[in-house]
Amino acid sequence: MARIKIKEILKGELIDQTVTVKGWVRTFRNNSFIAVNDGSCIHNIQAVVNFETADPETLKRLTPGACIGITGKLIKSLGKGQTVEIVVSDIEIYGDAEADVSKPNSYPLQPKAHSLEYLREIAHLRFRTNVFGAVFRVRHTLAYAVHKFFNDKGFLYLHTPIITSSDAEGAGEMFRVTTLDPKAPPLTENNEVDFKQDFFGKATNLTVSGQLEGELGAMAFSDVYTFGPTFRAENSNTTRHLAEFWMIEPEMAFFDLKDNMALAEEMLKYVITYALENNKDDIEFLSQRLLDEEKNKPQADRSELSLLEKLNFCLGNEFAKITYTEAINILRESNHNKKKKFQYIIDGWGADLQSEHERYLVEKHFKKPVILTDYPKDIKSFYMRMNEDGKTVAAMDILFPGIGEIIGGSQREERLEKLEARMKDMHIPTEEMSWYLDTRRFGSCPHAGFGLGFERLVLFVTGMTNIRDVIAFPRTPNNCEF
RNA sequence: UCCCUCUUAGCUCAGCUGGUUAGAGCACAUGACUGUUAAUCAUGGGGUCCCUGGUUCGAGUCCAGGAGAGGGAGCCA
Repeated sequence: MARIKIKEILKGELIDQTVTVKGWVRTFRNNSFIAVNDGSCIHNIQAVVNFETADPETLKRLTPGACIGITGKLIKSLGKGQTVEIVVSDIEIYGDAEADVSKPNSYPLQPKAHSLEYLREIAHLRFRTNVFGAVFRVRHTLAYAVHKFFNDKGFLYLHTPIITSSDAEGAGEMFRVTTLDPKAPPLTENNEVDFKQDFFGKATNLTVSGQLEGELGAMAFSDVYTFGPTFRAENSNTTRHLAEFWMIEPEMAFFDLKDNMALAEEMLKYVITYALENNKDDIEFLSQRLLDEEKNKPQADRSELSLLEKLNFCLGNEFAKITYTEAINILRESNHNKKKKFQYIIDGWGADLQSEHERYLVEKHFKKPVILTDYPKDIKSFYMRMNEDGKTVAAMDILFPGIGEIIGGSQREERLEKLEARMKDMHIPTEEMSWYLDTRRFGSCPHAGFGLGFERLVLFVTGMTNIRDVIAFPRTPNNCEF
């Protein structure tokens, strides 16, 4: 008999029919009620077995984590708590899971609450929990929605390289890619590692951004995006940084900064809406989980809005849009600053904003997502377009409550002389980047783009607080398990 | 990389100003019960108190160093 997924069965359309489900036991209660989950949705199906007639040896093996197949008639549930249930006529056990914790290799997930830190240590099994099941279904939906959004708008999905030889992107420390013998690498006359003898005949690294290649694509296809893994060898130990993360980077010809901002806002709202529509149960579960968690906190530390309210609020309001200069003025005039409550007091113009300032703007002042634009040129990258004032560049950062910077983008400098001058100022070798400068030499055009940290988006939509909990196998300094 | 906190049973934690036999809930095992909702009830087993060294008559508790984890900062997405 063909197996049917639990998500389908719970629709209740197959009532009075014989069905087969396959999945993993969550709990086995009262020697009668098996809760089975197959990952198709947050909910379990309840299968009722008659313990008086069933084989006692089989019943003993129905422990949490065991993989089973169940065949039986789907009926309206005789109990409360679920609409339908299966009256078991046959059980097949595909794989046992040792329940006795005194034995080695017993199943580490018990029918009880586990800490996220503990589950992180068994990341290979945490998908089998409600929380991570929900998180990764939402992650999947968001990824799909990103592709759908750009495809429907006529963007081309460009696969930018993972291994690159350019180390001038300036986005962060890079991971070296080499096949040279680490103990005895070939050396040059100057006693330096001779990368001419390396696999590619030159020094290579894992990409820190697909943006520069994305710009090449935009100069031919008009609208492109990349969505792939990105690597940063920064020694960052925070709840919002990974050494390996997934980034979405659209690049659009004939877009200025305003167009760029509008697209970013539209995309964020689109994918959040898509997740709310397609993963309603998962997000409701995650929302409830946060409420339960906050019950233990003092009133003052609880969030004003639930996760669902927060998402809907974000969808229902325009993002605040202000320039860096306006932000500095708001911060300088704030009571918070006057009472010297910031660790870094705002005084002059030109310094980068600290996390506490960004949080103040988003969480206290505007109480919604904020797009900050037109930063001082000295704190931003070489490729950002110089504004008329000669002091600021056409950059934009989108700041989200609880997350901070979720998107960084800009209108790019399309004028060859200005770009070369900037690169010279910032000591970026123009010879190596000649392929990039070719876009400005041959049919240059105004264009813009941005980078969205996918995991940060997943954090926001799931209400999780540690980025290690929204990627399957997190890579962080000193950690590359699984 | 810097600052702060934590590390006690399989898991989540309690353990006071150092005091002799280290506790609870859950999980697990056995039995009972049988329409449960992380079932319930009874009984039972289970500990290198992270590691190393020190102070002390005596250290889970105090001190030093180390390891691991968490939170915050910086770098950013």
